[in-house]
Amino acid sequence: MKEKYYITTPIYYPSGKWHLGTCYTTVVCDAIARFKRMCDMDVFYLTGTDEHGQKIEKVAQEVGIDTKLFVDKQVSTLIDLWKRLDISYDKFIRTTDSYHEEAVQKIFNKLYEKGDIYKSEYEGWYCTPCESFWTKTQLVDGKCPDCGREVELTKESSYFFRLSKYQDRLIDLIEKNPDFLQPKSRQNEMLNNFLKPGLQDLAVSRTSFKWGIPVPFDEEHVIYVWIDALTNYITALGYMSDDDSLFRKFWPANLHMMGKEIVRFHSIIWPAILMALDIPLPEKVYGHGWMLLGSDKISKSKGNIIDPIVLSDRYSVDAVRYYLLREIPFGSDGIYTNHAFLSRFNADLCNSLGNLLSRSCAMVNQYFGGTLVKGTTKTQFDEDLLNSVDSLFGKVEKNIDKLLIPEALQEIFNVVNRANKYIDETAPWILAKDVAKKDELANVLYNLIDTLRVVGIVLLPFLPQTARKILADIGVNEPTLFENTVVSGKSVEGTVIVKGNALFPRVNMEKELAAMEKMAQETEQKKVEEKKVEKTEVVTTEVAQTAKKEINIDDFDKIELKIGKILTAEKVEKSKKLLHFTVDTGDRVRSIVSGVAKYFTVEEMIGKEVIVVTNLKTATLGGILSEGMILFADDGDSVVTVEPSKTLKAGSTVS
RNA sequence: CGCGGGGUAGAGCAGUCCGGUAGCUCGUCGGGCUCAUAACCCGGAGGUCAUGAGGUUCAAAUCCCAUCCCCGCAACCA
Repeated sequence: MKEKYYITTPIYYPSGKWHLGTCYTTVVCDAIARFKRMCDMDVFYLTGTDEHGQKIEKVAQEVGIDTKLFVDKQVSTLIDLWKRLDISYDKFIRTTDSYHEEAVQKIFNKLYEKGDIYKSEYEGWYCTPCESFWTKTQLVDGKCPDCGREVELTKESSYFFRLSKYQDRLIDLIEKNPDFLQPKSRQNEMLNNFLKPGLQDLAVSRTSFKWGIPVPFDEEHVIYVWIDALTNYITALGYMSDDDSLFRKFWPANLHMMGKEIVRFHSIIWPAILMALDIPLPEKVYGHGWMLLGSDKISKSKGNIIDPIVLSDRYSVDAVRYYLLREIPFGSDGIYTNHAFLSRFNADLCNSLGNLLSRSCAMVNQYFGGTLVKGTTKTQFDEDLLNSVDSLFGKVEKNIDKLLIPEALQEIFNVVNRANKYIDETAPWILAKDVAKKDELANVLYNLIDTLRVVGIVLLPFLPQTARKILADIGVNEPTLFENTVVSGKSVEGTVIVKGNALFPRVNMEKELAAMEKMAQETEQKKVEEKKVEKTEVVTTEVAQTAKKEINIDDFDKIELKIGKILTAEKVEKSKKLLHFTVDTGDRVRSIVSGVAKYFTVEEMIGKEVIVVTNLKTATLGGILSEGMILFADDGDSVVTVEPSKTLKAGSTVS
């Protein structure tokens, strides 16, 4: 009986914005899943989408599309993306799938009957126009974060999950099973910030929106994300359905992989739900770092291409997979820059790997007419090379088990580099000049092809297309298992070796960087235009957020805008973002606090003329009274002041 | 004193737990080679291991103490 392996990504929220970060988790899981399959394990790899909730409902309404149609559309682009990236998931779950909805209702019932879910009141701030509840921390200056209007403290009836009941068991879990939550830094984070201070019961239903799974015995309520989304890991296996054979076979999960931002839900709420259901806990929850957008020295933060489709179109899917798998170290963040991407591409994929294949195949063709011959005359360098080939798989396997993905790839490339060195050591072109050395030459070339065979096979889980191309060129059938294939000496004499096209065509760094920057700018331009023109057609939640409701002239007339002259400016102590200004607005000198310390120095602000909202209700920021607001323009990358085109008297009106 | 992570060669990082010649990748410079995708191989230069003529020690990047700086999260972004 095969050993089972169940691995999951989180289910993604279909907001329509998929970029490198979204791909990272999925590609890593894919590599692991493929690897385990080739280790002869029975693998189940799950991914999917979390489609319910207010945000989706609202966006769909605004566009006037049926909510289900809206998510269908979003999901299909995601599935296309996974196809593009060669993601080999075994199942794609959608929380709108009927089997999931039914199972969630049963789970909710079970917890309710057990007494772990109870009805009570949920206190929050309610924004009537938006029909939304907000917690105190979500409020912006005590107002609705969406529309900025007043909110009122309201009680809403809600079902609660007894999270507090499981607090001690959760602390135990994390403290006594250091393997459960990885990397270790997350353990402290969870213990110190959430578990030790005490857990509160969790509101698991809402009445403020309808786009969700109804509470089975109370139609007013829909089940909130916690129980709806997290349970996908078991409902996907048929838990609580007529056929739960997969559940019995694969649960508990061996690995829940996710970004560090949602570790909290998976290491606290999810185990608590499982405890309440009396189901075994997953073996491991792993919160990986993020792929951050770095900044190339020259181009600042601009011009980095983060659209995986664009990158894979231009440089191949495996170039993208390789970068993702190679650049994010265990437990911390990786940085994406065009330069780093191209650097990896050229140095590793083109120069080391591609060129090794190219030169090896070329020599077999040149010296032996393209037929593999196994010589018997060994060289003094054989042993070292073959040792590195024979020990490769073990090293990679060890790293994969510890989730050290970049290190696993490093091991593979170490062998590639060793092989390149072997060519130099044995100098086949010299052997070729001496007829007496023909057998030794055959041996050298055999060892090279044999090394490429093992490298190709071990690369299959990581770079499937590349690995297949390598194997095809050297006439090897793609194996389904590692067993018996990842040791030296298994190449078959007489195999036809082809010298095919370059695996990865080397790029000119400077030209390519310039081209990428240009592409990025064009994409950016397009995005801006799309936002302007297609407000109704292509909708993402992002667009919905930036577009404000229409107002009439009277609304606008309520705002008093004046030209002000900045007299003094200083940083607000204890705050990173706040600057404190005194501004002459004609009528008087005002104290104004703005959150722009990141963008301006104190010196450059003094003496500037700016536009000020002078009839804004005063507020206290960073302990300082702010009597108005200075207008700034923001394009997402930079923030600038808005100034009159020529100097005016302070107090001049703006309308 | 909010929580956490970090400061090691031009860039990105390892080494720190368990003190003992400071290492890897990229870049750079020089050499070699010509099978190969101007690729490959070898070698050099480049580091007061944030600071403190701090403490412990025969010995500190590593352990202890103090300080400074950076980055996340939280709070505040009118």
